Amino acid sequence: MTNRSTVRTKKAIKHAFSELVEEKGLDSLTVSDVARTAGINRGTFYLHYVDKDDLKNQLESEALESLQERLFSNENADPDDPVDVIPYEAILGALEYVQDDFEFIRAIVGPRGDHAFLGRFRGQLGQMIEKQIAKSSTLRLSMKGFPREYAMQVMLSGIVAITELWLSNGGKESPEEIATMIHESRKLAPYEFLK
Amino acid sequence: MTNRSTVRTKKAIKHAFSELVEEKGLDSLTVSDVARTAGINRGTFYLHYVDKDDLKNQLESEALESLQERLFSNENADPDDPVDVIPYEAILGALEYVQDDFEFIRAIVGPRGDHAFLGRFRGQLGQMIEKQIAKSSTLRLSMKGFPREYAMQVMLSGIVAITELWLSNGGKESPEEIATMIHESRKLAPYEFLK
DNA sequence: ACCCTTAATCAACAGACCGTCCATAAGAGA
DNA sequence: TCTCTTATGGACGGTCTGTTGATTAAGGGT
Repeated sequence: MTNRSTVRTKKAIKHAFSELVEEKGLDSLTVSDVARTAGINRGTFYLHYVDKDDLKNQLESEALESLQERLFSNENADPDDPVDVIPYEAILGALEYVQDDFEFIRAIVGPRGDHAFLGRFRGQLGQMIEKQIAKSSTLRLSMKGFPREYAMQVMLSGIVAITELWLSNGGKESPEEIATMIHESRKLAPYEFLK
Repeated sequence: MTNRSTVRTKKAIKHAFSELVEEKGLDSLTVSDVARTAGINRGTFYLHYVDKDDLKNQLESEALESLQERLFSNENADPDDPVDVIPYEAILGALEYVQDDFEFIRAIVGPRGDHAFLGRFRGQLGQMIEKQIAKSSTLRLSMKGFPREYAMQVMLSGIVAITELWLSNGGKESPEEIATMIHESRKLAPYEFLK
């Protein structure tokens, strides 16, 4: 239903949930807490969600779908340019969505949130990279003594680390600044940060 | 107490806890579960721990202390060699401890474990790197357009990513192999994994 | 082998939250 | 205005919690 009161109630639940994840952690919060904080009856919660886990899953799925959309919209990326394996356009789009849904995403990604969420996002990012590599006739994930799996994780981890820090710092920088940092970081070996 | 039965009971609790974290996740497991699985009376649990959170914290602290010890024992590292900012010796020592305490660490780091644990470990690793940089007269974390904070996180993330994957793959490789991979990864920019 | 300390067991307690139900009130839409 | 949907409020039995008190079992010291 896109009923007015339904929308209002669901928004209140999402807002309360985000607050509570930040405040007392996903583990500790209860359905009673959510209802109390959202200012709704506990029974009303159960009209919309099966339980706490269902709420978490629905909210996460919505966010991941939106992120997926943006990550995979990178039409004008050059298939054979290694730099475009992680298209600026796609990263920026995703970061802009993060900014729009900041309260929830910060909470769920944060230290008291759900570890699995970032794991699933990492998976999406990996798929995008795989897709870009597949599009190219010349590029592939080379080994350099690294099992393919490990190489991929190392590639992903830097991107996710930057995004996580951005979130925990409160999103001070603009999505453009972060996208640029991610872009630049791809060209630097860890030791090059030392001089 | 180092009483025989105390030691036996605590071991049973830790083992049961690790199993249950792996199986149903840290969120969902209860003290009743732990007691049942460990084959002890629920009351006995409360003779040793305040509650589930206390158990988690005690086990995590023990592990982090042991890791800290090994990370900070790197006497023969060259202060002015950038490569020794992350001394092979220290990394290997830490990985060997992980192998010893594998069941627990895999569970707590895993997708249904405690996100905060890795966060704290990341902090320790960061401190070690800061300490090594401080020892040197010539080295420092340079910017290259990166805020210091972001540079540090990118440095850390690759190391942690490799360790996480090692854990989730069941620790097939030896600590030496992983330590070598971490060592080598420091010299490669993400795009160099593509050819 | 003995006693005595310490740990583990068992049963019972009130309190919190759970998931469900039903009767009632409020409100949105035609 | 009338109707259909959503929200409310209260009550149910059930599970888990943290604590207590009485009892049994095991360990260590001499």
